[in-house]
Amino acid sequence: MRRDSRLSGVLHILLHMAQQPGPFTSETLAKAMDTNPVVIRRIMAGLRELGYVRSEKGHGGGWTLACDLSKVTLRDVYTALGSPALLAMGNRTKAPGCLVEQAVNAALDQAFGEAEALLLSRLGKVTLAMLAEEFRKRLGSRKHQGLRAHGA
Amino acid sequence: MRRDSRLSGVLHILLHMAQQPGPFTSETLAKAMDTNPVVIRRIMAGLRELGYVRSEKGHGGGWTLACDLSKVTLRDVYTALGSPALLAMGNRTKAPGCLVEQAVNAALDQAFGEAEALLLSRLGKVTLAMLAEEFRKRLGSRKHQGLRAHGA
DNA sequence: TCTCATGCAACTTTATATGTGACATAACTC
DNA sequence: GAGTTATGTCACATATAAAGTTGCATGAGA
Repeated sequence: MRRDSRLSGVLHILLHMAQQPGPFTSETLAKAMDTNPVVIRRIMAGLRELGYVRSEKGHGGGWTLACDLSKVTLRDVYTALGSPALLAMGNRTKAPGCLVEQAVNAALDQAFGEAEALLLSRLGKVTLAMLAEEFRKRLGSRKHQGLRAHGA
Repeated sequence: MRRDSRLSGVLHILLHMAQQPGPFTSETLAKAMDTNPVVIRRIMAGLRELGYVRSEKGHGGGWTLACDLSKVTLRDVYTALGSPALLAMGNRTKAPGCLVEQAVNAALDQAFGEAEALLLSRLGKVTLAMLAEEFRKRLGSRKHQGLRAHGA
């Protein structure tokens, strides 16, 4: 199954933005992510609606962080993306007349539900500020390199 | 994201097989699942390799249960399917040089890993026998109908 | 007015689960 | 042995969704 990497991608963007103030164009961000500017705009749209970022047109425009990083959790970001499916597996049918299928669905739903709940709970406990801090720690332990976040 | 329903499907098949002894042809099972015989053979192949079911060709052939239902867990069945991805989301890149990405991946992997572990653990605690029992309970509480598993 | 940037819609590409057809093989019946 | 019935398997078609791409409208600043 192909895996959705939008959450991973948007977090990457946000953390990069947290490293320096200025507005970032979609093209700049796209290059850092090795993707297309339109893809950036797409995954940022949800964040803008929830007020986590702002976007401005024209000269000197681009994307700007507009939230307190310590108040936004990974779960918030996930929600901003439209709460896409978390699990790669699901039931064959939703409301089957078949009793066997009902029994199977009930068992799977139980397990699936618990896993989803745990995942959301974990995502809800990690803030963007914590991720930024984690990044700085990693940066500190890399003596041999400058301030560039990218590259070997 | 399209959701993988093979686990749901194969469990459905196994429970149906548990209701009566005889060998079942792929075509019979396919009709109960509203799908194609080849699909049945495909998802049953892994189970056969692990010895959970047997298949025989020719007259009177078909699929037969070959395991103790109380000894096979949903996790075993999942493994027999080839352990497909559990989560719909994943990291953008595996071993990034970018430190930001590393920090993001570490945080997500932590949350994803815990959710996967919980899910596998839950699946490992449910046996096919438990599902069959659950089915019988549901059947019992449906006074108005005969022994047919399917239908309203 | 020109340039730069986002906003957005439509299309292409890609990956994967699923569905289908064709044919070889094996086992049973006659 | 011939015919029938089943699986085994390959190859290809279809459906869906993420991801990438193109084009153009819109708005902001120089």
